[in-house]
Amino acid sequence: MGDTTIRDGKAAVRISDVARHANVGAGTVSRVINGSQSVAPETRKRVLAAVRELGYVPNLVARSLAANRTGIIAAIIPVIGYTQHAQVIQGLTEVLHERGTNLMIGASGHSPEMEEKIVGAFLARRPDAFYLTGTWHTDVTRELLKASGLPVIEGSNLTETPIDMVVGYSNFAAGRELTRLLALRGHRHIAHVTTKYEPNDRITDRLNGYKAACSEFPRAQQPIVIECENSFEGGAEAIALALKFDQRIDALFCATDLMAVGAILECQRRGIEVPTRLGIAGFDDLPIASAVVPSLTTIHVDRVEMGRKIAEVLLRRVEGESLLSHEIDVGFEIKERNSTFTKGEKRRNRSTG
Amino acid sequence: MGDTTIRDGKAAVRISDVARHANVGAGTVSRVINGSQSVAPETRKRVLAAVRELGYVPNLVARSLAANRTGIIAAIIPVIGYTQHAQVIQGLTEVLHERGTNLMIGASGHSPEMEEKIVGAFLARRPDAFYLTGTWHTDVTRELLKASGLPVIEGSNLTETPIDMVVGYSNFAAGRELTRLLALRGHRHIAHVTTKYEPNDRITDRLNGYKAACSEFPRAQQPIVIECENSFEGGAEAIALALKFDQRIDALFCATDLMAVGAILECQRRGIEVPTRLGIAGFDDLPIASAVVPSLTTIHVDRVEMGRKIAEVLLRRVEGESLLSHEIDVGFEIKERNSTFTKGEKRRNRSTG
DNA sequence: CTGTTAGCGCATTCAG
DNA sequence: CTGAATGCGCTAACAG
Repeated sequence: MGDTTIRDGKAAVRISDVARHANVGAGTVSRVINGSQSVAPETRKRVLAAVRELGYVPNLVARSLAANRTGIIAAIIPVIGYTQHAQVIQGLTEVLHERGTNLMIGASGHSPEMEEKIVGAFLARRPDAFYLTGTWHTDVTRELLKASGLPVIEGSNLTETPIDMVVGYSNFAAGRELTRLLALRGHRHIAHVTTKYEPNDRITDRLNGYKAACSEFPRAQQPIVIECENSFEGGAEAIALALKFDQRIDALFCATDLMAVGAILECQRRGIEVPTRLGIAGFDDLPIASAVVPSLTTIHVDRVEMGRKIAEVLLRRVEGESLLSHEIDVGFEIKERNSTFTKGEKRRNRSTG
Repeated sequence: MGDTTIRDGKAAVRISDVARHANVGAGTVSRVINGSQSVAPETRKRVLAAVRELGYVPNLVARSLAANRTGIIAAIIPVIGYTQHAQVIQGLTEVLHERGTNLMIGASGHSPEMEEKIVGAFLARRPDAFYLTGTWHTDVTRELLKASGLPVIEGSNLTETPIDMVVGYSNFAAGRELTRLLALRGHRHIAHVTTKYEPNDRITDRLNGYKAACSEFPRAQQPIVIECENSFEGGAEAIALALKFDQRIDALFCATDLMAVGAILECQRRGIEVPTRLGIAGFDDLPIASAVVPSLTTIHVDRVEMGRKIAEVLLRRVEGESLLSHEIDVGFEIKERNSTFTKGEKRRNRSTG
């Protein structure tokens, strides 16, 4: 039989079936499917009817091959289970789906080498564009992507030297501003809690922002950097390390909300008053940040919106529009809440060790 | 020129280029690429060398069309930003990537109608298998999927009537067991906090499990059901509603950790002692569940592992293995922690009013 | 073991 | 405006 089969025996109706049924050529069917204008209203109606009657669904694999364009966008994030990155993907899918484009996703596990492998594997599937998290990639990754000529967006940070485009915000500026704010509100010995187990540009830039702020204080503070695991447990550990290191520390700026919330909860267990004895700030504005007691001062970025914007730009590029700018800064916002001294509040004498 | 182009001018090397370079036929190159055994070691070496020299990367779109198999698996979850579902996807991608298969993902936003649309769109891309969240789908979705003949796994719950297969655990049993445990430990007036804004089978089964347990108590308790938004804020609201409804309520079984943690934090704000005045239990075992003070009694399921298992089964089915069972129960585990009365603890008189 | 041939289902010429 | 022809890059079947 001439019947094509899907997998194991289900007959799939092809464009030629529709054409025969509507008494037109395959090309004509293709034209109405793809909304080409040059087709008589009468013919269009006949074709559409045939499509409906036969339940025709275009085979996008075949279309992809013929049109040299898949309608698939590839995205690589560190871990799918992390809220921040998942939110970007959520925004991406929302607009992609509206536009008939689909998303292929991979998780690099914070490893540039793994990312490189995934990029290679994805390229073989000929996506129309790429989204990568962050700005740190292997040379091979950069080469592969540049050679492909595809639109590429690196997200969640900014950089002077993007592969193609970058859409994000300055983690450096955010780290610096938040540190400045803590100082302005009266915190005097501010330590930074970072993580080395998931090395990436965002974390590093936040650290550098903190250091930059330290160096500009009237009586320049020596940066105090504590390294922990990026988790609630890590944040709890940071409390122990900080107090052991220097009793004068009166604020912790944690590079992630995960650690910051862990720190707040540890203070609760230990009976350490936040923010009076110890101020705590985070980064990401996870849902738990505003729910925890006391609520957490942190950096907010609308990541779903960022994902939507990334999709918009990527789609426009795929449509052939030339890029206007290599960088889109979506900005960040400091959410000043109760875990740090806030406006009008005075710094009380803390009880000495 | 005969050169094929990727997008805009980048020459892509094809299988025929490799064939010519290695002095063999295209078919032979295809055989070595796909690991067919019937090829002389010497020829294989020549082909591999040519592949390397030319930097050949197979075009998987073309392969998909010719082989009638894409190496793509489609997954649909309610919201990508929710940790529980994202974890399943994480497990899925991990094993898929090892096996050269990729993942296409969509978010239904808890809407069966949206899910139906996505299923339709995905089918046009000819994935080799489907993963769906939960067991509630529109009739059209079920029809489409059955007609496709593709392996389909519904996850995160169990059902008697799967489209094809189901891999998950019994939300009903988990809800019932947890309620039983609360009663066993001395909680007497247990209310259930559910959510109606994201109607789904998992939430409903948890509620039914709760009701089932209530009806078996010595002096059968009338179920008390509180409806809130599925969020930290919703959990906080549940506290207010519960206390207003009946002061005798001494335990809240929340259908999600999100609400349970929100409830615990609200108790902290109101100075309500947990678990002595009010026991609180959740469901999902989010990372925050073990970090919050007091730590949350909840239901744990290893979702990353579940995702891996789903991938394994799906791949095996795609390889042609026939399915042995329509159901895989991955089980659940009660994590009894400090937010409820625990073993050996006695119920104290609670302060009235 | 290996070269050749014939599609996979569609978009896109190119004539008419 | 429309039908027929051509090929996207690859796999699979079939001879050799």
